[in-house]
Amino acid sequence: MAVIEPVPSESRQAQKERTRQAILAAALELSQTQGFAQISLRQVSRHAGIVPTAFYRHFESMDQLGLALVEQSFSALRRMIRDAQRDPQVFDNIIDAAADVLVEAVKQSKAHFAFVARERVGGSEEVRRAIKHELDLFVSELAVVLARLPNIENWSSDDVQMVSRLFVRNMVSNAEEVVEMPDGRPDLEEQIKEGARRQMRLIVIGFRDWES
Amino acid sequence: MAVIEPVPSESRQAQKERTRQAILAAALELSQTQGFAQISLRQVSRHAGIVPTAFYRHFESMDQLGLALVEQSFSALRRMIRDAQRDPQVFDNIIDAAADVLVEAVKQSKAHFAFVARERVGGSEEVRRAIKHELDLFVSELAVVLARLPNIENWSSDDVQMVSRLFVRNMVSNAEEVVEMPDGRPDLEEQIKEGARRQMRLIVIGFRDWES
DNA sequence: TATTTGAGTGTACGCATGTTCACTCATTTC
DNA sequence: GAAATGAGTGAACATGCGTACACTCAAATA
Repeated sequence: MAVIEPVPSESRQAQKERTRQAILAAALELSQTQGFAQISLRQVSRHAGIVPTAFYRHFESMDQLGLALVEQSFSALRRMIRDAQRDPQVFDNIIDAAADVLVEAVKQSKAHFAFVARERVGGSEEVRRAIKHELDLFVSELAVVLARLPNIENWSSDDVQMVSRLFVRNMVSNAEEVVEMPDGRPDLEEQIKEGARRQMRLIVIGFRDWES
Repeated sequence: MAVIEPVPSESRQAQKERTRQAILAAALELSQTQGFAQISLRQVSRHAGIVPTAFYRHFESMDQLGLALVEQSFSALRRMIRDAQRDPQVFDNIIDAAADVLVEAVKQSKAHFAFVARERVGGSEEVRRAIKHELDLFVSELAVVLARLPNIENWSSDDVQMVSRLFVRNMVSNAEEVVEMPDGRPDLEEQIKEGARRQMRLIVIGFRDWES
């Protein structure tokens, strides 16, 4: 229950943004235990340290809050893929790099990934559609990155798109696993990473042999 | 809103079972639009044509109802795999057979698959655990079937288990797709089937090359 | 046939919810 | 410095919820 104390030196706009972030954080935290669809506007407000009516100054409804969380989550995902592209390791070993980046990113933004993994299938119609859209977008973005890689650069764009889809599907599955991972078991992390690596190798090998 | 009229000739036990099934059916139907976790005991009762307090004659709580639905769903899945084993086509072409069976089964018990797909990640702690357990069981059962197949019979049991896990993961993903499939688009069905086939081939080819 | 059983009823309760409205009072604008 | 703005307040409301309790009345049992 983070109460937002007014900081005198802060501008009105900045204060508003702080409250907005407090609401988003409260909703994200509460949705970890019960799922976003079953938490109430009043619960979120209470947790954010505001009165229910003040909620409306920031979001029209819980559904709008959900959409904002989707946006926030995917911007974290995009940051991850942008960072990964800078890493020179990517060029000679996409698979190991991807597994590392995935597990690291999920660990860092665990709550956001958990939110997406859950609401992707369990959320309201609107939130579900938004997540599907973002994931489709992400598949295309990843395909662009993959197409630039050696070994892959001469594949047909249809095949690259399909590999990308399989990679993302795999990412979602593995994110689910990391999210469900109990806290005191870092050994499982390596196991999941190894599993992710094997699966990606499977996809790449299978596709290469497909072509020939 | 199916009202259950008492049928004179029916035994008391049979009547009770009818009501129980009506409750299960009502919950299943309602959970399609909103997700099981966010429907209420009163909604289910209303839909089943009974008064809320009568609900307790059949289930202790909504959570118990959820577990009963999990059980019902997986018995449908088991029927599917049993039928598939009888089909002689399985021996010379597992992949095409599996794709056919999957799409057919999901279409037949669409509501049950949708329930499992959603509640697997979106449901209450208890329901989620039950589904995970059933899915793990199913992976082992499928592994037994796969191990008997030609080409596979000399693989290590670890590898068979892993292939089985990937097949089931794939099954869940494709079930999600069939479930989300709009009603008036039978062309998408063939597309999903073709995708499932390619993915399974990928897994098998990848694994075979892995071994050598 | 008389008694017991138990599936389904109807009322009543306390509680949490989403949304409304008139309000305060610090910050921004003029 | 006076007026306007708008983020946050607090009381009030109608509604739907889970559950308790005393009940009916046909089927099962004796």
